[in-house]
Amino acid sequence: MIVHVALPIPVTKTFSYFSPDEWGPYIRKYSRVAVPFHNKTLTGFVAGIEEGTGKGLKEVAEVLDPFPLLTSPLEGLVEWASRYYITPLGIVLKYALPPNPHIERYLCVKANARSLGALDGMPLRKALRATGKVDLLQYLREGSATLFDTLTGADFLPADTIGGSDAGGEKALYAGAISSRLERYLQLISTHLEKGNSVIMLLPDYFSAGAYFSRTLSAAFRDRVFWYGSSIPLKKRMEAYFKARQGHGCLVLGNKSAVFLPVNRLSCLIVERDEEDDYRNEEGFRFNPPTVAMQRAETEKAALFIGSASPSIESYHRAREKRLVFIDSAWLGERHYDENVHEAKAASYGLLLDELAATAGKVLERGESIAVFTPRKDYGSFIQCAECKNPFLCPRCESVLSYHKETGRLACSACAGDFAFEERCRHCGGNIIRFGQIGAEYIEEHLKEAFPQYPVARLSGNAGKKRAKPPVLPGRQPYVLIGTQPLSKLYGIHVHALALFGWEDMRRMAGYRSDEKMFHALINLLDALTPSEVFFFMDSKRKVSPADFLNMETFYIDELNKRKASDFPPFTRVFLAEVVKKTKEAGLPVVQRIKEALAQQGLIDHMAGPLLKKKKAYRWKMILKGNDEILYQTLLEIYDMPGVRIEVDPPNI
DNA sequence: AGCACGCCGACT
DNA sequence: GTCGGCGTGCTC
Repeated sequence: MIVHVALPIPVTKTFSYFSPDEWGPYIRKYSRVAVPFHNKTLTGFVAGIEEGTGKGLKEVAEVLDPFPLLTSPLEGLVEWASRYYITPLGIVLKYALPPNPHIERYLCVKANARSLGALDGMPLRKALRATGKVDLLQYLREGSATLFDTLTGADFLPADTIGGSDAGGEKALYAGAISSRLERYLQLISTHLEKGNSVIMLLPDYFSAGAYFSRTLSAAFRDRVFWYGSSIPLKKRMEAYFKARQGHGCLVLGNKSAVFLPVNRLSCLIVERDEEDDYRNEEGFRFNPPTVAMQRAETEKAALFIGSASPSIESYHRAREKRLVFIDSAWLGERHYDENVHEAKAASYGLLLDELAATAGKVLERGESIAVFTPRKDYGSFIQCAECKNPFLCPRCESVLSYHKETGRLACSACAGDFAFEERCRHCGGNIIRFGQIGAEYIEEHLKEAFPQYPVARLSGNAGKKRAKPPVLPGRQPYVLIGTQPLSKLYGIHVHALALFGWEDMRRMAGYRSDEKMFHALINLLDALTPSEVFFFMDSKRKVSPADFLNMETFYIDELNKRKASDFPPFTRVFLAEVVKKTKEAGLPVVQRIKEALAQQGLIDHMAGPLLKKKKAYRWKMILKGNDEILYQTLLEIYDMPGVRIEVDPPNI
């Protein structure tokens, strides 16, 4: 027989192999098989079966699983994800299973028939060798032998016996403050666990908000709670895998791969802060876990509960379309705080910083603490020669460089370049250098100098490094806390005053979603830090009215109207096709081929984007919009072109 | 993704 | 004159 195998490589087509007929009964949809490829062996997944001798085809090296690992609702989810994210099925399937060190290593045989007594307790791999593959698989099929895992000791159930809960369930969106959110989660989780059903809860990270919820929920539900994700040791992860797969009445916490976890009697998915960008994978299979969770609730007929102080535009849109039940706590309107706006010209950020220091001084003298939010984490960016006004640009890619005081070096955020800093202008040789924009490091230094008698801490941004280490805060003494985005995840601390320094600058940083990002940053800060006073320090040229962001209802509706008018998500889908080639001559034909592929389907109007020259390579970016079948087919074609990458639902365009 | 084949710069 | 650099393309 011939099997078509989906391999975990970035190629959309499947590869065909010949398989001996005796393996026939064990080759089923999405069974894992080892196949020769190039000159090594890869693990792929059976995507199709066909009769025939397969002349000239290589042979399947091994069938790896006695029965397919994927539960049938997960099959549907994986197929959906592969299509939605224009990612080969093999890559998605590989991601959906626990990582390399193979599942079968943790499995042992349990003999149910007396004749098989010799196999009882034997590791699966050893038993396979002792009995021969075909015979052992046959025993497992007929039930005279079963498997159990060595980590929990529980029976390893075939995928088709891992059942749903039949709970059905409502899909709800809750816009509420952290304390009421937590209350709802506790309530919801206990109703599901009491019935012996299980819950998956997605949290935006592992170290910050994730740790907060993990602690709180573990206190309430004890050993029924566990984290599933790449940030824990492999053995613990495998233990969580088996517990979720074979157990019941458990709460699985995770932030990415947990949405693909097989969970026995799954009856509810909870998503905390669905708007967070840090849910996204940086490498490999790029997807948005909250989006997949919504789909999973659909395919598995489970309840869905999204909770956030400032839900994503997409979720709000779904609620308006009645695809989610909207539970509005009106929490923001009930909050009381005083607002204060300070402004100054951008050229004199120094003045603004002095005003910030004066404000902080007053707060501290009253014996109260202040948190300072700023969107930039570095010391100073947009470095400029004071004489010729030329900015310091990256020698590799011409992007704007920023300066890091701690290392004394220049960093390029666009290409991750790192260069020595010379106090001399490349253009005119001038040695008076000005920092045009101010980041968290700079503010920290300035406030430390201003307030030597008070503790000044900084919450480092987590770009690059995974861990944003929480600052050590004094108990009673007033303090200053400076931070970027992770500041909005510091639940459980309270500051009297919140200052936003250069918050309006986010508007220039995130393309069509910039207002949305400003909104989420502000609202989540108010939610986490519960300030009584809020101060805005803004550039007078770019200042915005905080009031536009402080009424949730009007913010969402205005934003949705804008998105609709300019044809952006959630009203259409956006894809970014990026062509990278060494030379212009190599790139242009590829760009042309994409254009032709689009034109053939009448899609030419969907693309835009000029050529972007880089020092090391030439790069073209095209934005494609649309929702239909034709676009999908064309995207698949584009995906397989060499040197082309497709980003799905790009967050920053 | 990896790996092999192919065309242009610094070396015993 | 080669060795080896990476850029391009293929893998059943």
